[in-house]
Amino acid sequence: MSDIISPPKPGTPPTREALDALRHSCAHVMAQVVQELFPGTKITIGPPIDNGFYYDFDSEHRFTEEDLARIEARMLEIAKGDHVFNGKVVTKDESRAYWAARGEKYKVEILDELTGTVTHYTHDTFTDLCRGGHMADTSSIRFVKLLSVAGAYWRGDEKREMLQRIYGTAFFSKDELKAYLRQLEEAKKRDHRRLGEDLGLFSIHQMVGAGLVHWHPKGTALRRAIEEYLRSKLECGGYSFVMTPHVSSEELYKTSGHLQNYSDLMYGAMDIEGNPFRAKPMNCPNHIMIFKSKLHSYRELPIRYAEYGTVYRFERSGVLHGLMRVRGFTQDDAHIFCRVDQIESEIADLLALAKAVYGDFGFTDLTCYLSTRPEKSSGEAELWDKAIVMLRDALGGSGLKFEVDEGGGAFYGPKIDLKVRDAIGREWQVATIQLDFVLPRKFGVKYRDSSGGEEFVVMIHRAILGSFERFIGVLIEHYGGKFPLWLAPVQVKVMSLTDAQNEAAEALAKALRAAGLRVEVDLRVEKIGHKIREATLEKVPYMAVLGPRDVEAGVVSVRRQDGTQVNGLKAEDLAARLAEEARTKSLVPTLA
RNA sequence: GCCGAGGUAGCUCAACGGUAGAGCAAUCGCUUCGUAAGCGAUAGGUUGUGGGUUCGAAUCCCAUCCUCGGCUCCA
Repeated sequence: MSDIISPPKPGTPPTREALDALRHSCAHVMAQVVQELFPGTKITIGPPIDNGFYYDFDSEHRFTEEDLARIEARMLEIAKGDHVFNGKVVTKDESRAYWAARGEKYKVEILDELTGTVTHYTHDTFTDLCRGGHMADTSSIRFVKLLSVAGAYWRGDEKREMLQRIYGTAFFSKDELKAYLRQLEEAKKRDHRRLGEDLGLFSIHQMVGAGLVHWHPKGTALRRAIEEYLRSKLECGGYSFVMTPHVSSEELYKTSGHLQNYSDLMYGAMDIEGNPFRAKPMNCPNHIMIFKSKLHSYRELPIRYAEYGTVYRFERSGVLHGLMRVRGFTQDDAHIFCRVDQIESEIADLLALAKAVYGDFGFTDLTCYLSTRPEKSSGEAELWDKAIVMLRDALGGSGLKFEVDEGGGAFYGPKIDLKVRDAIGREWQVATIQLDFVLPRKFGVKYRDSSGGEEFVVMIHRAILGSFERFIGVLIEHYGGKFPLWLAPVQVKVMSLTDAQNEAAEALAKALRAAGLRVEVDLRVEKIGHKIREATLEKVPYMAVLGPRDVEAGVVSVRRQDGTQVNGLKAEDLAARLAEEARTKSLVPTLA
């Protein structure tokens, strides 16, 4: 068969195609083992995925972690037989007869949706209905690790059978497998839920409710550093900040259509003097109220309203995840009210702004996804086409790499989503830029054009960070809790060697605070090694140590988080240099 | 919401039908010390919550809340 993939030559990195073929082959062998060890198990599908593969099974047996080790061991044993993967073209009827005879109802169901002939792939004792993409034989299957068991719906449909999915990964070399498992370990160490607690950033309480975040002093310091930074960026970019209520009458959401289309995600109604009110699930209708409070000329557009808007959405309990997916969150939201002819330049500005903002946080690898008109859409086709051309042009001019998701847009307009790649190579969806032709019509949001007539505005919904919650979650994992100076909740920890230095320590702290730095002082009667250990675990970027020799010489000894040392600095110099490092948002320590 | 695994001191965990323990943290005392853990003592728990089984429940059963791995969804 032509779709047999060769393993990479030694010393060359494997192609995507080769990895997929290896992992897909692993999925077949895993299915073979599972049916061998757990008779009666029905097979469904088992594709390769980004970092491995899975296979979904329908089985009476509940797979456990211990089963995984057994299955893995047996897989390797079978693979050693160097069994060839044989592809064979069969007719649909032959195939159906084959699977029906074995009671494989899922395979029969898949067949119903295929046309023409199909292929069966056989290795050793196992045959699967499969379009191919395998290694020549099982000899490449040597470095495999089964990772977890999870539930998954057949066809991803929650109304269908719940299957058991076994995830695994495989590589062509031991080193690559080890490197991947190390990366998983590293990701675990960076888990923002763990670090958030260890570093005292935030907490979530059963008594308050799932998905509702409490920001502690240190988390608040971090968040405020980001808020302040973005506020000044946006004000320079021509945005005006607004603030809107956290609850609104249902009337508002009837008009916007949220109540009809979005009510599953909204908190229930509160009765206020006989009228139903809702916690706000998004800020746009409120911004529209502000826009509509007076008549606007075409000359005034674009008008850009920004709000750090806190919204509440009733996410299903199973999807909540630390800061990444919560029920109450604050978006760095904005709505741009503009004319059709302004779309392209607004989008271009937005992309440039996003690029600059992400650069300041140390994210340089960005990918955009342009989503175009879906089947069910609202608004004139001509307007859609025009807008998509403008989005494409803006993306083309931005220098950002982008992919197109045909038909992936919202019903009310096309959109651009932005993903960033973090320090250990994971992608996160953050920014979103959505054009909206519909809401302006629902609310009658118009401007007076040059000929004195009325024209609907185009709204651009956009968030650059997404939400402070998710973005800070991403940041924690990106930096592994070791924030650059400008973001660190505590930037300098001043510590005295003995209480003879306490006064000098307080004076130093005062000087540093006067320079705008966030400072803590440790005057405890503890050995300096103990204080340093604690400050290191707290991931404080700079420790300023004062002992008798320092005080006598009128200087301070500075230790950086990584253990390197700068001695003999004058207090004023230290304050000025750290303030400068924070001001320039340096991602690396500059004190040397 | 669904499938699976969990919830024991502030944290990490032990005890798995028979008196709830340890380390770290906390508090108190001693220690005044030069770059990742000084010493001792004390205190700390209706075992997530509510029911049930049992002579006896952290342990078994039911319900419920929350957490974790996923599905689906999403900022």
